[in-house]
Amino acid sequence: MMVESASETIRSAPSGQNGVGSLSGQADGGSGGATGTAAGCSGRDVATGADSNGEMSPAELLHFQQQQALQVARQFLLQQASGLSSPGNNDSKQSASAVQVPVSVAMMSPQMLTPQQMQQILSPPQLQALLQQQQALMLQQADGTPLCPPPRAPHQALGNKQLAFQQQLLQMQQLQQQHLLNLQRQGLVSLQPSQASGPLQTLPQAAVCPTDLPQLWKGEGTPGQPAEDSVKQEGLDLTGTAATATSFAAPPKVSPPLSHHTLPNGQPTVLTSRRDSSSHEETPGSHPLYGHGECKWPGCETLCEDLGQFIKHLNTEHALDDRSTAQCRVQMQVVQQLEIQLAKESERLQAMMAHLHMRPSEPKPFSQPVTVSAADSFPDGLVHPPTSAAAPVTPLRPPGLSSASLHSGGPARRRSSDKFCSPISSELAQNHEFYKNADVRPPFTYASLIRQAILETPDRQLTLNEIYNWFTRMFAYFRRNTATWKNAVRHNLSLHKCFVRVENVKGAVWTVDEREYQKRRPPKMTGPTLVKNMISGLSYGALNASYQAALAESSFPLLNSPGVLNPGSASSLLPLSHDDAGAPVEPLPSNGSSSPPRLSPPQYSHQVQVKEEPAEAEEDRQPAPSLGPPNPSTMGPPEDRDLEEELPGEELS
DNA sequence: ACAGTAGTAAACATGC
DNA sequence: GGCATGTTTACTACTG
Repeated sequence: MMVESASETIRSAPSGQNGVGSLSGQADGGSGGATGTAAGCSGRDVATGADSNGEMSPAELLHFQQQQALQVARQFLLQQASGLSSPGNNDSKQSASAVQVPVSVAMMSPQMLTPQQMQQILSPPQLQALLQQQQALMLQQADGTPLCPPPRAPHQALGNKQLAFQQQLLQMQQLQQQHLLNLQRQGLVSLQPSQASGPLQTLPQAAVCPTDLPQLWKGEGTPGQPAEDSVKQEGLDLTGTAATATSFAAPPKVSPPLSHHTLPNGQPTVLTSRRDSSSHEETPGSHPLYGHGECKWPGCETLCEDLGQFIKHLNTEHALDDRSTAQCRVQMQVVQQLEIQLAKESERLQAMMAHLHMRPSEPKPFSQPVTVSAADSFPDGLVHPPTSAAAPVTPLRPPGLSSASLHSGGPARRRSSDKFCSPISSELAQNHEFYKNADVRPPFTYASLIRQAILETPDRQLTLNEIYNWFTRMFAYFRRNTATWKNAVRHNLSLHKCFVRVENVKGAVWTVDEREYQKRRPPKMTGPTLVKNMISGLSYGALNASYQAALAESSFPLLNSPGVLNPGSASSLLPLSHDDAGAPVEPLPSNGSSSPPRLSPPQYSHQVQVKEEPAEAEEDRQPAPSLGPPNPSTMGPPEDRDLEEELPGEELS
């Protein structure tokens, strides 16, 4: 996964041109991550491969799995003991991460769990889950192995740092995803299955594929399987463990799922505001451990027609017995371990950022939602909802910043992830400070950036020079290599029909033809694909924030929020949003006529004349401002401009 | 393999 | 002539 990402990075290394070119090339870490998803998921086949052997009886199969899992566990522990955990990490600087594995081992062994005990206590799937996690940690660590440096000598050192930094972030991401998943499974985070399974499974997973975990537990179901006596040896001090393991998430509320399954709605209120309010419609008829008609107890997935049946099932199959408590304990250990790991990684990341001069000292450099800075850059002064609502778990990373965008070099083309990720406006709003100060290339296309720049102005028009200034003002990255990106800006302005040059009194200004801009978006991406891409494009930070917000808002506001459909509400929420980063977000099933008549903000702004191609303007740029003061009512059919943009009137008073 | 999109570089034109 | 601004072409890379 990470390795793939790295190779991707290397592969796409610059063909190089003048110093500038040196920056291009290390791009698209995001896509690499996506690639890694599949690879990451494939791991489970190792243990479940026996399933394919149809000649086994269930009993044999179970036994086989058990043996296999145990074997793997032993092997793994041996590896741990022999320091095999960091084969490629002779480097001393890896010591930090080398520590991690033992720590993770603590989850099993130091907690007095010998392999034998593990086997006794845990069902094979549980073992596998643990192993999987261990392997994930190992992989993460392995990912930290030095990668081939970027080919460019001048940036070599920095490139390495950036790579490492990116990896660090990805690690965090993975950890958090695992953590979230575990919490979810534990009932701490009571996501609706539809929300959890859908989006999560498409997340770029490096080490552990979340959707695999349930499957790992699955099959274990066999409630009749006796809990081993050894469990008792553990003392099963659930309360004690719970206190530590769940310290991060509303400890008192964890207990219901752990001890009392009888609560029809023992739903923890852990994850804050937006989620609770909107996504959790699982009113009376829901249970954290019940979803999609099946029991969500780890490894169970017994089908239950209704909640009543589920409760019954819960009480019978998952009563407070040794086995259940052991499972809980394991789960808690997993969570605890992840928390420890997360803390360490956070610390390390902070140190790295400090080293890279990314405003490390500030406690929450990038996580500040839409605050002052956002107001600066977004004259609309509106809150950009999705990502700002929830505080990210980790404050260290720009919430909406994908791994790809963390390359301080590399083409801005973020392609899929760019396009389906958070809207440029919201991401910009959220990460304004980050981009402003960190020499990180914004993960947006030039076109989307230019558009953003233009749309941010009250007049919806900018001179070329003003566009330049916006770039430099908003992005530290664009304070260098000016020749290159300015050329690119000019190139884009000329190239894209969506940018209309307008002769102003003072000279030429550029405006955005929103219609054209929307037009150029490929119409293909719809439905699940879009969702998938959007999700996969989300960094964890974005996920974390957007996840709690966007997801909680019943999946994707982009897709189903009436606010988007309704320009009024949309305007209040998504001032410039959905422009997406560069494009094809066709957030709505653009049925064309669904959207109310909209003005085309950019065009009517002023009594200016379009100098060029009058004939074509009639056709393509129908609302072109060229002919006198544009009349909003004559702007022609709204067509597919169903997205974003506040009501023009709001800004053009 | 292909088409579409995007980034980069560069040549060239125009106006100040 | 130098510079800023635009336009256009060519090439490369990435993605679906």
